[in-house]
Amino acid sequence: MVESPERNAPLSASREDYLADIYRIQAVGQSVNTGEVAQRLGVSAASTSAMFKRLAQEGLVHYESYNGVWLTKNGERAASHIVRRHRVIERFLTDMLGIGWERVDEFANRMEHAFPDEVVEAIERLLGDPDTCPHGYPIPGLDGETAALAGLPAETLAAGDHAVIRRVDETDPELLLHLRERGLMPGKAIAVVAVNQVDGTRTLRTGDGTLVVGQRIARSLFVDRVVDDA
Amino acid sequence: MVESPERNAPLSASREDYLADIYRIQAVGQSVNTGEVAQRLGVSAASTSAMFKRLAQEGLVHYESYNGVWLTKNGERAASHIVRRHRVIERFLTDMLGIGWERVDEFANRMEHAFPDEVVEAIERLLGDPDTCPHGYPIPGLDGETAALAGLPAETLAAGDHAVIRRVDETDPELLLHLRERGLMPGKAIAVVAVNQVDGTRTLRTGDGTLVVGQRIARSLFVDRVVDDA
DNA sequence: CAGATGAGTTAGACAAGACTAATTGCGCGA
DNA sequence: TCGCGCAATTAGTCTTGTCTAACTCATCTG
Repeated sequence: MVESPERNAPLSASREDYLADIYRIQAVGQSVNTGEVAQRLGVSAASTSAMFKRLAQEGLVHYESYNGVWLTKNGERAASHIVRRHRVIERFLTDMLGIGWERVDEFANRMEHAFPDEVVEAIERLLGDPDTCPHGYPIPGLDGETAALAGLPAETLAAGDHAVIRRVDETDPELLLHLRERGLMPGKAIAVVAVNQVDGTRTLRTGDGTLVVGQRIARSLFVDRVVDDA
Repeated sequence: MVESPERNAPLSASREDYLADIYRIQAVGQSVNTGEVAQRLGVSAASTSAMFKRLAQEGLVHYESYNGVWLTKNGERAASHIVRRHRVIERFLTDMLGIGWERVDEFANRMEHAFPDEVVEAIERLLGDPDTCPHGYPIPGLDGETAALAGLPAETLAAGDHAVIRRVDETDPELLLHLRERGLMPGKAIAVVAVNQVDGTRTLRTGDGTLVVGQRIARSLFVDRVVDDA
């Protein structure tokens, strides 16, 4: 396995996209195979395969043909850096510019490759060093350390449970719009009024009122249960 | 001359760089030849020649072989848009993030290709719709209209003249650092105490005190004379 | 345990945009 | 006005990252 010829050479935007994606897949505990990455990045499996080989050559991932990749120490450092940029930029877009959280992922994907570290850090300070992106995912530190993903799917809640939303699935803009309109955002408290065992819908009470959500939404909300000490 | 096949297709980052540069050269009234653009963008003359041909094909510039290019209406619209992004980003970096004005041109060059229009406009509003970049160059409007470049070189000032700095040469970071340290920035008032006819140095009085500047600096400051009605 | 099936990989091509080297054209000075 | 020097263009190559099509491997099923 040959190491990268240039020590700390800047990564191409493409490489950054692949690495960040591998990182995000690993973060939820899935194994990283060609098809998964190809689909998420919207490229062909062939392109993904080719990039896996390049990244392995440069010591950023381990690659076993037909068996997927996983990040090396170097790769993880690089990837956490990129994800950090992405999430800080998302925060910036929502908190300072007032852009809807359903659009900031796409915007950040375009912007993240172009931000000098110094700019990211200045934004971070200005925002008061936020811990998470607007969807509740942790912002990796400068040292590469990242908090564990918070919360379990709201599907796991039973009637009578109380919980706090910690993060939401960030991939689908339409879903995000729905969630925001219903006040289902990180930090919000919810209580499960009832679970319909037939169709899987749940009746929730939030600060704003009562609403019924289907499985799609229940799977997209990640919550911490609150022990009811009343 | 074949028009662009895609109406309003997004421009590549490379095209944007060339167009913006052509725009800036035109703005100071120079003719735009291959060598000039090549040097400013740090690419070979051959690459520039090839790009001129492509831009002409797409109807963004008029191109006469061996005689340079100039922007078409479409090209000017596109270019002003890019320059607009660049200058808004520079303002953002200095005014909101506190980054030194000697570095924001370079940063903005990296960032300008990745900012969605909506983000540029949100930043602009947040900054209170500034008229110029930190170096004093006008920010083109959404309609493509751009104010004329303000000021004449401070070289043209004589002893006893009073003036206000309108803009400064933005190309050399070292020079910009010098200028800032001496308080020579857009909006600042200066008075010419003396002009040394032998070596061309000028003694200036600013709000902060008296200083002597050489020709290099005098050529880099663009000022409006103030008629002394005392 | 032999196919079938589908995911993954290889092969080959292409587009953008850069480079160097070779050539061409313009304009100035003698 | 001839030719010289320099700027500009053309010719040809390289790199990066993509694609489609063809092939290969692993696995699941009958």
